[in-house]
Amino acid sequence: MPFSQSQRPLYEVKANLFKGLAHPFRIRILELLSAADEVSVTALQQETGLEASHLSQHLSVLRRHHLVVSERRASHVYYRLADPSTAELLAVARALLLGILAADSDRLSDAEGLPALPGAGR
Amino acid sequence: MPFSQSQRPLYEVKANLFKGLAHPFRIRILELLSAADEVSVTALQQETGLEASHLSQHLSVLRRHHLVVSERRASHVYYRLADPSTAELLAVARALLLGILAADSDRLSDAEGLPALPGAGR
DNA sequence: ATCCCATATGATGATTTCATCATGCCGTTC
DNA sequence: GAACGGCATGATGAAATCATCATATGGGAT
Repeated sequence: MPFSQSQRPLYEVKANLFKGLAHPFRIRILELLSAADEVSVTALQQETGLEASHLSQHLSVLRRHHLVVSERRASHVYYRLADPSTAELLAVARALLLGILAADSDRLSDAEGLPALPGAGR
Repeated sequence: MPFSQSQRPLYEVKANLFKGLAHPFRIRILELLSAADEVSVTALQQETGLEASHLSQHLSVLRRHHLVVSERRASHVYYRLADPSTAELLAVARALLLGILAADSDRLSDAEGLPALPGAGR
């Protein structure tokens, strides 16, 4: 078990957090949870198109990182963000990313005369 | 080459960003850059204690993710954050982490009667 | 009790990342 | 221009992660 987070250099714990976030499906899941505040596994499965056990594995990773919490109610399991700051983290990441992409496309159009990317907004 | 970031689902690009952050040394480097706004490779090497080529490899990862930019001036290379939002991202991550750790130690002391962690501040 | 649905866990090979070593490149100094 | 220091790149084995499959658990319905 790799998790006695306390009393380790903070930057290790932080890197570990990012490791938990470093997968497209997990980002997708967290974004769905950010938007809805409680989502059943069934709904997540439909939204993501993931096979049940694969989804469950990613949820397990998110649980191990204490990013989400689950509650069982009558044969269904519901997930929610453990901490609202997670949504904020995703938002800041998006902002950073858009900044980086914009700088990139600038550099590209400088170098190769390409037009700026059309729809960066989401 | 894994980087034609534009026109890919945003959550993939985002996961990719977190992947770039998902290593203790890289976090450490970014924190040093957040604090000083420009740091030479030599200084980074001293602060981190990393072997030159290992450090260089991590810097290369950060460059590939467009998180840092480098400039060479007279036989030394200086790095800085490519975007100030990166510092913000790290700050939000820290806040989230402290929240999670606090909740954890609560749960622990609930379960095992341990005292709350003494020095969570940094 | 038995079956079924929803979810979780375990095991396996394929892929990716890490750490180390050796080597290459670019400026500076002599 | 030869030698050196600062930094980067390439290659290799070890370790971690991903995706898929098979299997287990646990609650509700019959």
